Amino acid sequence: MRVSSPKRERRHEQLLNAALKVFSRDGFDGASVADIADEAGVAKGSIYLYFDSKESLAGDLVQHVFTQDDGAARPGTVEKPLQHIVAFCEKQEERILALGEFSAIVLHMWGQAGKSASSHIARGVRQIFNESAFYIETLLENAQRIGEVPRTVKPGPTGRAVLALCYGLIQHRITFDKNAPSPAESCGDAVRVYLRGLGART
Amino acid sequence: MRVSSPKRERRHEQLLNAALKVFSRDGFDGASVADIADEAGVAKGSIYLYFDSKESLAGDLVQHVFTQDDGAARPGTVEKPLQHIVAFCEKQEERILALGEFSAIVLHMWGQAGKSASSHIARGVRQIFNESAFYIETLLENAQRIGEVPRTVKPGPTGRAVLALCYGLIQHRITFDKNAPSPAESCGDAVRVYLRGLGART
Amino acid sequence: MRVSSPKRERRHEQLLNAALKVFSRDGFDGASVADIADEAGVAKGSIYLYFDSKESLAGDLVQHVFTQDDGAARPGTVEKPLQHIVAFCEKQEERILALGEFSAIVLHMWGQAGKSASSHIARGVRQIFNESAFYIETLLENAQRIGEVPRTVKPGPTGRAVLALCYGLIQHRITFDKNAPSPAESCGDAVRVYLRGLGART
Amino acid sequence: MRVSSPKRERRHEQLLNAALKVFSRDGFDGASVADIADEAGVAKGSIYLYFDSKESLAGDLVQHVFTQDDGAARPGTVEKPLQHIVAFCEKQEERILALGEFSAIVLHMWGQAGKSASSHIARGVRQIFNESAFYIETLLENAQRIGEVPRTVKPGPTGRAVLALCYGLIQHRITFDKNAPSPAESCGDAVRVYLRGLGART
DNA sequence: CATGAATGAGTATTCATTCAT
DNA sequence: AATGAATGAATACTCATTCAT
Repeated sequence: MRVSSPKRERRHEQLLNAALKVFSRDGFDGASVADIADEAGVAKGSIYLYFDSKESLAGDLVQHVFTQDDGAARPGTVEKPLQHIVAFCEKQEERILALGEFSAIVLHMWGQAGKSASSHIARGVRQIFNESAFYIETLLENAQRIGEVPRTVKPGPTGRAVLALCYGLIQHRITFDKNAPSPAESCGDAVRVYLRGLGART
Repeated sequence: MRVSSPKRERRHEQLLNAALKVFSRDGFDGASVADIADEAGVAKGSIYLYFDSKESLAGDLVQHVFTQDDGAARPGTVEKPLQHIVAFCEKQEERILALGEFSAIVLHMWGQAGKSASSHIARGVRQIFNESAFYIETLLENAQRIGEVPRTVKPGPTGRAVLALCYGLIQHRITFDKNAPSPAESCGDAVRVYLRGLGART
Repeated sequence: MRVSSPKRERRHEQLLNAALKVFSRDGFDGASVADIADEAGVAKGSIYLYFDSKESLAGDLVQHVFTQDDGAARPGTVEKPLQHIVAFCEKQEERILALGEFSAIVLHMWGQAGKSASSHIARGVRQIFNESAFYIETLLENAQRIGEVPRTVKPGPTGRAVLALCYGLIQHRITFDKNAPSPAESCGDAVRVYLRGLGART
Repeated sequence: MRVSSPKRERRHEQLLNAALKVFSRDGFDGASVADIADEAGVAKGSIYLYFDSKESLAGDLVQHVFTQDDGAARPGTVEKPLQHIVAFCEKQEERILALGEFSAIVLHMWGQAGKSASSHIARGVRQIFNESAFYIETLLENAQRIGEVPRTVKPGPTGRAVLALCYGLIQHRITFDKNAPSPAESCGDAVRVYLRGLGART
């Protein structure tokens, strides 16, 4: 379970994709390891050549889903920071909704995060959240430096609030509104409104 | 399972409270019917005198958690509609967080809602959401009527966005921040900021 | 798993008997819980209404096999102590061989005792051994008191040696000689010879 | 799997030593082929280049453990036959206990012998036993010839009884008493006592 | 010879649900 | 109404063995 060859990498990804599909369909507890193996077209036992347990497979999957191509999502942070915040939120929304019928897994994993603080899944979700929050916080500080956001705004909590708002909307869209976004409910718009409400000049 | 006597009602509620405790602790799949029965101090089999299945028990629980005392949360809707929106969101936050260690169940059920659209739990969650969204929508229309909100705002989608924002923040607080609310992350404040961003006069 | 009714007792014993049969046939690791359930004519899950685990079932079985009717095996200890030692050993032999085709389990459990000192089985075997050894030790002390055994003999180690000799022979008979005992290889005779070798007047 | 080169022999022995270690630690069923391969520092699959199956590996191991250097243990059989019996038993004890922490495997295999009469392990154990028993039988006959043992003693059964006594004590020491031998419980002493009890002049 | 990825049968244990008492 | 013994389907994980490289 240590070394990684290209072949191994490919297999690993193949299994993650199968898991994404099955977890999305049935949820974490509803999905069986056998289902995932079937979906991937491998034998049950083979799953355990690549993951320690069902739980750690899900943990890896969280990382996989939230962070792939992540460089692209975090462009320069100095110029036009507010635009970057909006862009980042839109990117998150886009990425998760791009999972199509699999996006339900995001809800599910998010929900798992509150369940047992020590699970692989919870750890993955928290890490993602913290990294994202820190990114927005930094952008808000830059925005204050160039006068785009009032000094009274506290970057830390406000950054987290923006992220919470963003994920709240994504979740909403997944649950009720997957295919018919409305401007008010799209992440970018809502974040823009929120920032304007803070006194930002967008 | 039809007729309801006061005695029966009391038992029913007793079981729901036990379920609330156990589901919050262990999640829906992690909790066993036996655990709930133990918690309630009744025999396993007795659960089935009051509920058709574990799933329908959870469905009832959703209703129970989100709607109890709901009249109180929806005062007059005509005067000061924006204040009522903020108050409603604060009430939701307060109520869910008042569940204390049990608030995790909200996340959990919310996550379940996306799982299988036809489950009892999903139906319960959706119903709550729709009722709430409709309530805010109505308030926004009133606000437009008295000129507190610009005509360009679309009450339906905006109402849903406010609600999504609200639940996003609650979820955030449950997962990361249960005990140390910050103004920016409290529902009321965030909603106020959002409404201001819409051009509302609060 | 606490209370015990007569009905429960009967079931418990029924399951132990089935386990005795299956463990004897297939060994501890070779036997499956399903086999035991089949043998007993109950459902797999029912086993766990009476035992915590396969291991604890085996632990209970050891106690059951070695100690049933044990009062009968330990008559008065004061008069004719050497006769009682021989009788005790013969009783052990008889009891274990009476298991017939099931006696192999004795070997097996004995072997397990050395495996993991902390297992239920090991604990059971050790307890039996210690109780038996203490019983023989006491008899040897009595024998010394009335002059049937020289003072030079040390009751503790010698008692354990007698027991080891006894179990060695039983094991031998089970493995090689189940149906055709020869005087030299029967427990009683061998113990008598050994005691005579110690200088005892039998 | 037929031909044997020196290189092959070395590998074979290396694997047996690894198996000795692992079986002693975990028992036959508790040990996995992978563990043995790890211990030996080879790949799992390589085991099967030297043994047909896990079972046959264990069978070979029995032979290996009980018979190595066996010539040394069977010196002349004509003079002082009783001394040779005692010496043989002491040698067995010494050899098995010399396995140190691995001696548990002896118990284990012995127990396996009763499990399925046709297993490789059982065959190995039986063969060892029979050879040893025959050796002692021969010595007893010699002893009778020179008058050291009464004619009434039957060499066959008595030889087997001596061996059973011997193994019973070894087993006892492994299970309860590994480090603190007492004279009464050491093989040599016990056998001497037993022979004296038979009327032998030692 | 040597490897280690792949297999898939096998197993202990859990748990929602039923039903005789 | 209430019980809790009984059920049996479901499932995560293990491991001896094979075989392409």
